[in-house]
Amino acid sequence: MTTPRRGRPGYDLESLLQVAVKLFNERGYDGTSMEDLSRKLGITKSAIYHHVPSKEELLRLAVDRALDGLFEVAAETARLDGRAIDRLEHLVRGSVLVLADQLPFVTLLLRVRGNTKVERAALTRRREFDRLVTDLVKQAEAEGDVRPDVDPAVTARLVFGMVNSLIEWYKPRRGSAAAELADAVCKVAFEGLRTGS
Amino acid sequence: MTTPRRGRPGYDLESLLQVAVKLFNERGYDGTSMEDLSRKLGITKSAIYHHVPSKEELLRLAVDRALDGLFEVAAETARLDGRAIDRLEHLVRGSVLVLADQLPFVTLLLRVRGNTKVERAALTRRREFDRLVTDLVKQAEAEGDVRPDVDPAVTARLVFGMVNSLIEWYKPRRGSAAAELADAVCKVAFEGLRTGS
DNA sequence: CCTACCGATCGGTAGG
DNA sequence: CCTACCGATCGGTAGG
Repeated sequence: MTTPRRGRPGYDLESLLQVAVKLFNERGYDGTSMEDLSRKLGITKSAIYHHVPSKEELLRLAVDRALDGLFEVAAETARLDGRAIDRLEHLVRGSVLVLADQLPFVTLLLRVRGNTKVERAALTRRREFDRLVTDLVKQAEAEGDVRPDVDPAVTARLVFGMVNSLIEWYKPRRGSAAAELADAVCKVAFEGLRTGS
Repeated sequence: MTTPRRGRPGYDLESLLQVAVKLFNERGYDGTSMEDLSRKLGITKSAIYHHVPSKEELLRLAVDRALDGLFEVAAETARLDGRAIDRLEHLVRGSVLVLADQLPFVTLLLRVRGNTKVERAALTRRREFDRLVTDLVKQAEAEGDVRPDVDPAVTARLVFGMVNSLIEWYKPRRGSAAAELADAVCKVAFEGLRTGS
């Protein structure tokens, strides 16, 4: 159901963004020059500036897409009833699915350091997401479903540290259900790797 | 027990490396110019080249230090008797301690992407370490101590994903025993975050 | 009037 | 550890 586009054929912003983000992830954002990107695209550097006003705007578009996906899952989670531990599992599972679905964007997001305005804005939203997770863990602990011998903020960070580490090795492929990966993450995170514990 | 140094006072390689790695972590390796570093050090760019032949050599020294620490723990682990699950716990705990002790070096290591020879050599050693972990998980599963319903390679990656994620938020401070952090990681990784499971 | 793009070049800074 | 530089490349913009 893609609308046939008018005008000169070539890249639109979306297809350009895909290539850019892939390259940023391979060589690092700072390590990728607009010249590198133009070569990869097969167009001139100037042509890139027809689509975006700056290199940083490409970064902004990418990290915002990742964050929008994560916050959508968080909003979905907040609408659920029932015990906090179940909502937490829903959030973990949903985050894995977003990560798998938007892998290049999430990868770029998780490597942002905070040296520019765009990066700092992204980090602020990430912290907001972390707070939602921590609150959920706290609530689940108050309901007696989460181990009380580890600080809730630490627990939250450890679990999402595990989720986020997927970007280091997960390779999406046709037929590989991301849902299975989400299952594995939930098993290890919630029940631990040890048997009979 | 530091030997008083002779010669002109100023930076030696070690103190220069500390500053460089800190800056690399703040701004990214590619995002840090030797000019930036020289300003931070309060010496000229050329003066840096008195200590090291290249920017990349600074990277090499840093990542090698991190890797040496991790492999020392791995060697220690291999010398232990007993069940694989206990050796695995020793390896996880030891890795957290190395991470906490050599935080800036491990941080830099974990951000390496593989675009240069130095980076690829580091990634090769990291993969070697990953193999050791996976083998240990497989053995522990064969001994019936690790859940058999998740692929051992996945389990190994998830657990060390959790360990490695500590670089994103852990702040060493006087009196904060890293051993407590290692305990928390082992609890959540081995027993899960859920109570009574 | 639109979208997509080119060849050429700006002032400034990179690692060495 | 410094001064004085290099070849090359940086992110970004001009008119068409």
